[in-house]
Amino acid sequence: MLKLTRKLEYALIALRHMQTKGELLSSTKEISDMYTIPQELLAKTLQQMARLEYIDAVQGSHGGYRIHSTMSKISLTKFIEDLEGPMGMVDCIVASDCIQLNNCNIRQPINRINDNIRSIFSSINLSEITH
Amino acid sequence: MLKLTRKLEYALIALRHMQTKGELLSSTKEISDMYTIPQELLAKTLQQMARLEYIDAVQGSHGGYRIHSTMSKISLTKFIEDLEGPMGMVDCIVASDCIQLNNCNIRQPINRINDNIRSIFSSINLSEITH
DNA sequence: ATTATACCCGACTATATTAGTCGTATTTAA
DNA sequence: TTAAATACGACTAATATAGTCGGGTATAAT
Repeated sequence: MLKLTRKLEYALIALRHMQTKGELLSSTKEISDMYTIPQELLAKTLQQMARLEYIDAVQGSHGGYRIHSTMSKISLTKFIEDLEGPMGMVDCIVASDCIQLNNCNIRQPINRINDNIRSIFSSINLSEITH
Repeated sequence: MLKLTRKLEYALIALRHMQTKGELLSSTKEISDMYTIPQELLAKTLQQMARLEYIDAVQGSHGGYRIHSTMSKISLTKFIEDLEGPMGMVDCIVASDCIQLNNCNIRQPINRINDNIRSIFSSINLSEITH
């Protein structure tokens, strides 16, 4: 309940690490060794972030990743949904094929809470976490 | 990510249902039929809530459950943690045997967010959801 | 050219969590 | 005595998360 996935954790750790290094490149291995993260798993997440242009990839020997300049403007909501897909406290917010939509009695109140949370996450900037 | 478990959903639906019935008893079957919830699963959740004194149980034929008078004063945080155990955005908040506590670089910022969320959930009263 | 080190990508397996089921016992009104 | 209800623990099934593997491409250094 309310827990970040490992993937998001690893992504945040990596982003923060890269942030501190400015223009310098960081390799997957460097980060996975430093924070004891399974290398292949981190690799996939970094690749995904490169596709999303949160970070820039430099290929080849001596390659690696560095933070993309515009990354810091991104909200936590966008970050989470970019990496993990849509979030919502109940399925009907996301999928809407719930069998009891008709007589569901908690939809409205849950929606209100969900909006609250989203607005908090949206007001938090990724750079507040990665510095 | 950020999704209520079915158990919590069912619990909220049931609480709201009972709330509308005042002193009248509701049986597990009545609720599970009405909202298409697996009866045995709902039963376990209602039993748990009875142990927690969120609701009162009346045994025997014509028995059932009714909302306990003090229930509405409970915060959403307490409700969730009573039913599902401690919540925290990362394990180290809850368990603290993380192998990388030393050089973890996101602990502080995540903790801040976690506190934010908790304070929202704590400010929401269960009765706001169940009416 | 060849090698070493890096990113890239999809398919696969393992693990943990959540969801749901079953069997049996107890309580109580009719 | 029966029927309808709660009580409870053990079990299984389904899903989501975490992690692994095998192959590919790019590039700097030798």
